[in-house]
Amino acid sequence: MSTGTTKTFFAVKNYDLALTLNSGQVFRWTPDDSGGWVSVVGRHWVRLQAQPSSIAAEVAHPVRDWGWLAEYLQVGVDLDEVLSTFPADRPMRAAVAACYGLRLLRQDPWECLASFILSSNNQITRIRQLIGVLCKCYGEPVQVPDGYPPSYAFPPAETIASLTEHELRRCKLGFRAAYLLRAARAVTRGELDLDQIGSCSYETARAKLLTLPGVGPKIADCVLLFAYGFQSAFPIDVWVERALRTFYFHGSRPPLAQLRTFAREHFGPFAGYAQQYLYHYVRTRAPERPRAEAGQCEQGKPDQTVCIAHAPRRRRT
DNA sequence: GCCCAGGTGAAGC
DNA sequence: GCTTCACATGGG
Repeated sequence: MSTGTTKTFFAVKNYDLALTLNSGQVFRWTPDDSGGWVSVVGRHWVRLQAQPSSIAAEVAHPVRDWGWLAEYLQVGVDLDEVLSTFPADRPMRAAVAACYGLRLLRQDPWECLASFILSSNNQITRIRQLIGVLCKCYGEPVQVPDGYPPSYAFPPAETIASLTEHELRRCKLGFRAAYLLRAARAVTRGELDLDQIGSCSYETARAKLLTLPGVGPKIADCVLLFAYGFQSAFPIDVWVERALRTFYFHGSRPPLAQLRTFAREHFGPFAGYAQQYLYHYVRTRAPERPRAEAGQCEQGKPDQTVCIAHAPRRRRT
């Protein structure tokens, strides 16, 4: 079926679209050959393109109310206000300088939960692949403009819940297949109400997510941050753990509980945002970076450098 | 071939 | 409470 597009513009400043869509918080955006980004948001095929002071957005059908996309992109957030709450220590300043314009999106809870269940012990490239296969196999096709390949919505919990573990394993989900299936069934049966979680306190919401098999502290915090906007959620994955150890604990290995306490106290009301800056900074922008002294990140002293990205793993005994 | 990945749950201390 | 291990799979 041949179809054109409907277009709008969101006025933004300090919004680095490519950085945001590539920062490991979302897994379904792909660049097209004319400088844009294409994905499916909800049941909408969407193409975005960064402009000097706006984001151009196209969908494949007439749209009157663009609120859903403004909400997804969080175009109303004043980034400088967020950044002004970050601690002014050396690693955070470096992360902000390197990743300025990085934003947090507001994703659909089920898609976000399912995606991060699949992220467990997996690489971003593969997470993208798994989700792509899952959507192609079990997602509803959505309307796409001429010249673009077929696109699919993310399969709803009901659809996943109706499958077997064997079918999911055929999508190469591995051990995550059982987790995804049980999460989908819990949501479908109403054992976990994803809509209700948004109106809970952070602690209550987190506790509810943690009842799902395959959802631990890290994945719960990702969902709380990326889908519900709990700004104090601070997901600690291997990269963030490495960053915290190196920058704030002299390379020592404190227990995770201690890292969480430190993060909650150190990074302020937008700790989750700060986490995303640290994460993306250590993964992509800082093969070598200054070593920060815990609690004293004054400028002026010559730095030792330490390579986080290639830091040797602690030897097993 | 090897190490690793936006982890988690279970078992062992 | 903390540490170690298995879990599937393929990218680099």
